[in-house]
Amino acid sequence: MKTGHVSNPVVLYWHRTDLRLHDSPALHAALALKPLVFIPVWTWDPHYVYKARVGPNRWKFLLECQSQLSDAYENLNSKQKLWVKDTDAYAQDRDTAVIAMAEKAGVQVIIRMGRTLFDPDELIQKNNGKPTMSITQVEKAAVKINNGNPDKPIDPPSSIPDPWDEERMDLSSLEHDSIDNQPDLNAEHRTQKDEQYSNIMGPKNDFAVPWDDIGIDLSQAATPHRGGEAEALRVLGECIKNEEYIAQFEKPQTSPAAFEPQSTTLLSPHLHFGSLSVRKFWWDVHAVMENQRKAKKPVASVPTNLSGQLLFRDMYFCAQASLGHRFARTHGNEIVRFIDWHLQSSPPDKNGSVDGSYEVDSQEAEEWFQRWKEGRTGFPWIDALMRQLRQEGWIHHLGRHSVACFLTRGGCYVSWERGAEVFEELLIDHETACNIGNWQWLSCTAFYAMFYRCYSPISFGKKWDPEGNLIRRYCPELAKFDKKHIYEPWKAPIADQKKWGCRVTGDGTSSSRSGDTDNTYPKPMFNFDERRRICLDAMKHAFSFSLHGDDAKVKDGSWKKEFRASESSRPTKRQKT
DNA sequence: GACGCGTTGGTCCC
DNA sequence: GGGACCAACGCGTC
Repeated sequence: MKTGHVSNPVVLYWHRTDLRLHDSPALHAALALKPLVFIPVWTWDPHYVYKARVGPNRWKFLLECQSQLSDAYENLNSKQKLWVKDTDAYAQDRDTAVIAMAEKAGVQVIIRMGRTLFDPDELIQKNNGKPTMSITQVEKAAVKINNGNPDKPIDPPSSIPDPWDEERMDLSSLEHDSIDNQPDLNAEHRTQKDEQYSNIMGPKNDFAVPWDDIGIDLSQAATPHRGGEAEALRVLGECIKNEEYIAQFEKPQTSPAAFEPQSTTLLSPHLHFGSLSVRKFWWDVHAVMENQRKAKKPVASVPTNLSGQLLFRDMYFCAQASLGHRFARTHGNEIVRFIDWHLQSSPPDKNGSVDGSYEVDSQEAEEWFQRWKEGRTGFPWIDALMRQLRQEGWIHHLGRHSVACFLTRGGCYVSWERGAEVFEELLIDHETACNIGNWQWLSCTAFYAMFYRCYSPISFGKKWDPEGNLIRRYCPELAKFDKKHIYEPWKAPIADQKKWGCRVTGDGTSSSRSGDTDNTYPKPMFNFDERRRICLDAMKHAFSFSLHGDDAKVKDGSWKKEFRASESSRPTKRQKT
């Protein structure tokens, strides 16, 4: 197409982490340039397109648009480009490449940060160039930025020019070819289903959200959670109305077993997809806390309160921004403690690339991992949570703690890297920084070290849900078990198992059932008390080496010899039960 | 170097 | 339901 008559076209590259009209610094800056042509382009990432196609109904705002960037610069003749900054490791690579491409084409790149409370790179700088490893460090660094206050959210624009508005633009004089000509940025991804963004879809819907191509049929949705800016603002508004809930919110006091309604705000997916601004969330909460404080009512403090939860998110983003790709793996990662987990990721090759494979050093651990992943460990609390995760894409934070501890240091002794991969695929609120960071936390490889605090798959659930309602919901085969046996169904007498219509047998695979009509629930895959002792002992042993992911002994594999030599000399605590 | 504390443990006992 | 104890890491502060 030719753009000879267009004096100031602006291309706004808008990706999934900034998909809102309110508090969108990049959109705001784009409009301030007063473009004659305003071209929002949904960028796409193979990573997220992959997620969109494999999950149990992915989130509404997974957008895909083919943006052939170098061609676009040449053809659109744009001299100004806006970019929404993203510090995820793969996004750092992408942004570096795109910015270089733009500069080569003589295009001015304007970058705005909109994803976190504070710019992760600025947090690193204020934290003496280091990744933030504790909430105290985040708070101190934030005070140096703006006395601890993030930027105020920006109001949504009152109007947005239509992209390629033919009437307003008089495109007849533009002598442009049809926008369908090459490079066609959106050809395969056009639909009119998204009403929320109808004002920026363009008169011919050339810039619409590509629902059909994403492969999402909302009528078939397994998850009860819904996306979109309107929904995000509605939910936030509802939460904010309950001032006591907001002001007294303490994460450790919210139940991981609650569903319909859940005990937390459910706003995390909106933060991930950019349909809610984290700064609006923070300032709205802040206002409520101030009100309550003035009214002399109790107000929870950082880090357990809501603001604290958002600060943890910034902590992980900062740590990730600092380490790049190293953050998400053990090898070469200086912040993670090295532990001799089963099923560790294969080390990078000579070029530093990883192929995503892992070493199956133990068939037993591999089977435990598969059973955990599929929700058939034989521990109903764990299985209910894993099935809720698979069906709905969301579980409560403490539920995540429970299943993560069970897979790693408190049960299977499987590498946190395996668990993080499963969460990445299944969570609708997955953010690499938070997911990886929390797995490191729970497995006691970074951020946290008190490995002797171990979650029991029986006691912890019982504390929150003595009736076992979460289990009855997500493991319906156990629905008729009495509360005495619901967390340990294998202890129920056979007569009762028959009476309650479910036998505890096999490993949860269909082949393990004796007949098609049998209703069964698997036997526990190991003795938990025994495994807890073995894991605790192994953690103590691993900690005694003080190895980290970037240690030479980790790189060359010589840790194995040392661990084994020391292993043979230490007393075993294995105990028969 | 000592000491207290750390977003969210479990168990036992009162 | 509340407190002591379990077994005991790393960080921040004094």
